[in-house]
Amino acid sequence: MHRPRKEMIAETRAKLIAAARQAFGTLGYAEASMDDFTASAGLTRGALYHHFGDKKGLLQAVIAEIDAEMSARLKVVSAKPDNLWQGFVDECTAYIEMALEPEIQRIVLRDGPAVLGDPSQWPSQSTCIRSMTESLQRLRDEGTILAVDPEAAARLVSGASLHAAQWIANSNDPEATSKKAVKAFKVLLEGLLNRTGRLHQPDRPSAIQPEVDRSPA
Amino acid sequence: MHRPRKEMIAETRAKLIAAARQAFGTLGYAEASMDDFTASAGLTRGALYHHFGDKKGLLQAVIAEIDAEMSARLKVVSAKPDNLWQGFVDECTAYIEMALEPEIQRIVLRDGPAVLGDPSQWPSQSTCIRSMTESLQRLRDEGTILAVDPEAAARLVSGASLHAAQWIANSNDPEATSKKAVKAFKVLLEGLLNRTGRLHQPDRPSAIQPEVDRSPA
DNA sequence: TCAATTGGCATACGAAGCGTATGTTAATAG
DNA sequence: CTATTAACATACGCTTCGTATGCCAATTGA
Repeated sequence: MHRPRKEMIAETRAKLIAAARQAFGTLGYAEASMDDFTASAGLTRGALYHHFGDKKGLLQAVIAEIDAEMSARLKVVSAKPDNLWQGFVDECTAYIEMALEPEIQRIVLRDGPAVLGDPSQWPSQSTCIRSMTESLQRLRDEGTILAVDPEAAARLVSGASLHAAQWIANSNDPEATSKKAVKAFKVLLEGLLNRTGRLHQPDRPSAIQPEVDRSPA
Repeated sequence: MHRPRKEMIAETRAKLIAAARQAFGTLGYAEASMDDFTASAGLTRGALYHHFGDKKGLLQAVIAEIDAEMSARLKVVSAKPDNLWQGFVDECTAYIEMALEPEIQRIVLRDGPAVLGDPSQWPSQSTCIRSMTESLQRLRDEGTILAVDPEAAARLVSGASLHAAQWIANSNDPEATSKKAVKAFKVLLEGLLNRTGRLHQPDRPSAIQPEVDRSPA
């Protein structure tokens, strides 16, 4: 049999990624010693260099794994409501919530860009951006939002979400900060909405309307 | 006389910051060797550790300098038009343009957060955010925008700007990408506008209206 | 079944780079 | 005029990374 062989190899790969993910997520990329976390997986740097080339290669693998998980979660969330716009809003909210998780924040949002360069150039191509772009494309086809470039809007929205999340995460009062951020975020999102009257869509996206305070300061 | 003495010290500090700024901006923080760039300033690491404690301390000093420059530029831009809203839009545009500069992108936006943590916690407190927050505060007092938290909006907007800039900078066709990004950005910004009718402000912010395509896709 | 070879992984080695501890010199204070 | 402080340079050790090398198990082909 040649199965156990392949399985062992896959297992060491998985163990390395898991150990690195743990170390990167807690200590950060720069402070994580390859000797240390390979040892914690019962291996040495030899295995690491064999499978991933170098430290950056391992970081890529870790990020690819996390990115896939994030994308899967987003897809589930955005598909749940029957209303497309509501699905998009939920997707953004989920994105913010994910960006609040320390592991994602540190590995994907902080160390990743610093070590691997701009995320838009990554092989994983930030699958989340794609997911969001597709959602916006559908909303545009539907006539719910204005004629903006879906990818552009997706990038802007994700950028705003991301910063909101970092702001919240490092706030003294995350609860209060979160409230303020989400409210402002929804107001901003309304800028995308087509306000020329109801079009193709029988039920207009009213989901977020009640939450917005339309009275001036 | 004790003037030359103080001047010499200030000069070495300035030389170190300048050399580090050059090295960090081109090679990046991690790849910049302290031995190398201190030598390029005609000094050694001894001077560096004496004045800045460690490598991170020097990065802080460099970022503080750049941040001050950015803030000054933003203040000038936003104060130019008599229309507050137009001033704000110009400020955002200027922010994007600054974020396109490689030195700012690398030092302040990429390596800075990775090494020093979230910018909202920096001593310089991202002066740019403050500037933008103040602009939004005035717009809210004026009734031009909705009753959102100014700081929250400022952070969201700066986050979106920042990502737009990185997207543009790494694009194959920066010109085309920039057009798409700016258009989507202005649409998003409109979400902030108070659309309940004209209020305190006699001339409504019409500056960006003509640029928006209101027809659905 | 039995070489031969490949590939997974460990060990050993060399090269930087960082931080600290220790000078050395010049300026200020008393 | 001496003593002390402050601005730097020099020297050392420690950690870490990357590569080169070696070993052993597993697969392959006859």
